[in-house]
This record gives sequence, structure tokens and C-alpha cells, in this order.
Amino acid sequence: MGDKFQLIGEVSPGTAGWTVKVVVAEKFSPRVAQRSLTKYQNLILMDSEGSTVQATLYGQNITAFQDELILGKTYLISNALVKETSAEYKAKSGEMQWTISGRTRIRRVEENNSNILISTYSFTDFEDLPKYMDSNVDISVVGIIIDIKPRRIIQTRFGKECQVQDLVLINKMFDTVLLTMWEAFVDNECKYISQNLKKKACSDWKVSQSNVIQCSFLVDGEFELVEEFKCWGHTNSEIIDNIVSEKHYLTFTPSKLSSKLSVPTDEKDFTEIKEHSRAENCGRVSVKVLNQTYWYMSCNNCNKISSENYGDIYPCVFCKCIDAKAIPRAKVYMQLTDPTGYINATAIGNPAEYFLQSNAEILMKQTLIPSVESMRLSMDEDEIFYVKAIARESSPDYKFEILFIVNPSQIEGDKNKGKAPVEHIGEPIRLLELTTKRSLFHSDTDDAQSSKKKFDKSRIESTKKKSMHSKTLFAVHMEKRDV
DNA sequence: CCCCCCCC
Repeated sequence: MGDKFQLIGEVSPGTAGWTVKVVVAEKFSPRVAQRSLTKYQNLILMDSEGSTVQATLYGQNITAFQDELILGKTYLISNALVKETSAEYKAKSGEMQWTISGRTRIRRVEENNSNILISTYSFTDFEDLPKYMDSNVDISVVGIIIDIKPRRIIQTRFGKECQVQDLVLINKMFDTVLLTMWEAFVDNECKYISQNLKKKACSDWKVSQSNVIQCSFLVDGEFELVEEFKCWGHTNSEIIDNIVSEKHYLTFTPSKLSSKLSVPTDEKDFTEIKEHSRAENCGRVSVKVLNQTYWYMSCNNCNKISSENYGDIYPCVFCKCIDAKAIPRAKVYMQLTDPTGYINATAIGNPAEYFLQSNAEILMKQTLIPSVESMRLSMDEDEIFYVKAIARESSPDYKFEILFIVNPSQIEGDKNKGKAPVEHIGEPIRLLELTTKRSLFHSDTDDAQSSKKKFDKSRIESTKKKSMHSKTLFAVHMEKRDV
């Protein structure tokens, strides 16, 4: 399977234009980080030489890719973000780590490379397990799950309550062991396994049960399942038969394993940024834009990032649209500063194009990254940036997004002249005085009535609707250009 | 809505 592609070891952070053919050797359950709410999922990928690399998926990518990266299947992967693992963890995770995201290109290859997988595993026989008790060594076993015990709550010796659940494993010698699943494994793997056991029970159970009855139970033990522990679960009589007829090791696993597990479901929520309140009347606000790529390739249906080439039709992993088209989308990341401090904010799509005075296609075709000044010569009037503070799932701080940019002189003059066209929910409505320079950190409020204007009314209306749950829209008055 | 990063 090697041929014209790179090997895992040949790819480092600087490597350009690489493609590696890999087998998904392991796929762990999605987890939530210890110190934040970030969801992540680790995979182990293996190349033709048996070298492995840890690959990680974050957040929504976990769900998006759950059917793309199937355990035991072969893929061509390119354009993953390659990072060196920090020294702290190097011993454990190996040299490099790949982050798989929407920009990563993944192509399924119809090849059976399970022999490569098997060759790298070393399974410990059940009868040798007692040697490893309390040794904290990671070992692998292979067996069939023939029973799952009820979940129970235990107390550790430190008084902490833990949920555990026992599985009964059987090997080809009909030895059995109890495998105790801890905490998250109860919610994830056990849940999946028990569903699977039920499903199989009617048709297959008799055969395997009669097999079990014939055997003697030689070893009973209790072993902790650590994360590196490999474990395959089946109750299919055919598989048991295979084991009996000397097909020792199984390399296939339920392909939808991860989809049955606890995948993040929470919608992102928008919350108020009271803690960002500072003094008012804080003087001028300035904007700084660092050099960056002012566009990304996106799905024309859902706007999510795409790994395809411009104009290509492809099935989008995010929205599942089968004939999505890859089109560029403008984005710009900027720093807004006032005397109280600064925030970093992103503008995507329309506000980005307005700010950059360009459009996505032109931005994409720039070979050199132009400075914002050079693109924004015409902008010499005051502007209001409507910024939304969005609570992040993963950390306590907010990210800021510029929803639209309004030039006040374009707003129709009536009694609402100059008042920001944004509804504020749950707080007294106040009007934003254009002449007042607000602190960036002041979550200000605006008047819904003022949407009676010709300026881009429909867009503002639709933004309003989407912002119904938001209490965090605030406006930043930019005084002329001050880059 | 969408980008980035994120974890052991």
C-alpha cells in the first residue's frame, strides 16, 4: 500500500503538498477536555510501514467526520494540520500530531490493509493477565463480549463515587475474564455494546450460549480498562465460530462505533458579557488588521470550510449536501482597540467584503496578501461595527464577531436617525448615540424601531431574528479609518 | 450561519 505517497514519518509541520495513505488503527470515543469544555476525539492512523500518528478531531468536526474515518478502513489524507506534540507529552503521544478539520482532504481507498493492523498488535493471553495486575502497563487483549452486567456505582478508596460496568470477555480457549469499564466508558462503549448485545440476542445468542456452556471458566479477574486498551466486541455466532476454527484475531469493529457514542449535542449559546463592562466615553476606537488570508474555501450550502478546489462539486461532510459547490468566502480577523483594552473580532462573508472593499473571489485570486489599507482607500467616514460576543463552548472567554458594518450617513434620517438597528432582549432598551465613543467592553443596547430604514434593511432584519437569544450585541463606533 | 484554536 506504500507506493507514491509519503509515510507518516516524512510529514512534519513545514511539509507542503503531502499525502499519506493510512489505515484507521484506533478510534477513541469523543471526550470532553479536563480543563475546558472542548470536545475532542483521538484516532491512531497507521501507514504501510506500521508507523502511527495520533490524529485529533475537535468540536463539530467529530460528528462531521464520524462516517468518514472508519476504524480499519484505508484513506488518503492530506492537508491535516501537523504539529509537534509538546515536550510534556511527547513520550506518550509520539512526535507529531495531526489535527483533522474541514480543510483536511480525506479520500477513501478500497483496500484491505487489516494485515498491517494485526501485525502491529501484540495481544496478551487471558491466562497471562494476572502478571499485569496493578502494574499500570498498557496491554491489549482480544476477545468477544458475551455478556454485560448491570451498571453499578462504587466508591474508590478516596471516597469518590464512580460508575463502573463489567463485561464478560471470552477468548478462543473459552476462557473468560471480567473487564471493568470505568466512568466515561460506561456512558460510551458500554451503551453501544449493550444495544448491540440486545439486537443480536435473538438470532445468535443460542449458538454462542451453548458454546459457552461447554467450556470451563478457568480465569476470573478484574482488570481496569485504560484508554490504550484495545477491545473488540461482538456476539455474533459466526465470529465465535471463526475463533473456534483458529481464526485468532479479529480486526474489524462496528463501523459506526463513534456515531453511537456521546457526540456533542449542545447548541452554542449566546450570553451576556457583563464582565466586560467598563467605563463609558472612552475615546476613539481603532482597528488593526494583521496580514492573513482573507478568504477560505467554503460549502455554498452551509458555509462551512471545504477541502475541495474552487468550483468542484462534492458531498459536504457538515451539511451532508451531496452536490455542494466549493466557493471562496471572505473573512478577516481584526483587533479593535479602545483605551480600556482590545478585543479580537472576526468578520465573515458580507461584513468582511464590505470592510475589505473587495469580494471573496478577488481575495482568493490575490497571489500576494494585500494590506488592508491598500484595499480600503475609499473608506473615510465614520462607521459603526456591530459586534456580537459569543460564548465559546470550550473556554470561559468570548469570541467576537462583526455581524455588520454600518456607515451612519447611509442611514435614513428620521427620528431614529443614527440609532443602531439592533434589538436588545431582556434589558431596558437604550439608544446608542453615535457621537459617544463607547468602550468596546460595554455591552450596549440598541433600538429595534430604527430598522425602518432603507439601508440594508433585510439583512439587518434577518440578523435581528438570528440574534433573538443574544444579549450581547454591542456597537463599536469607528471614527474614520485608523488602521 | 460561516473562519481560527482546541486535548492529553
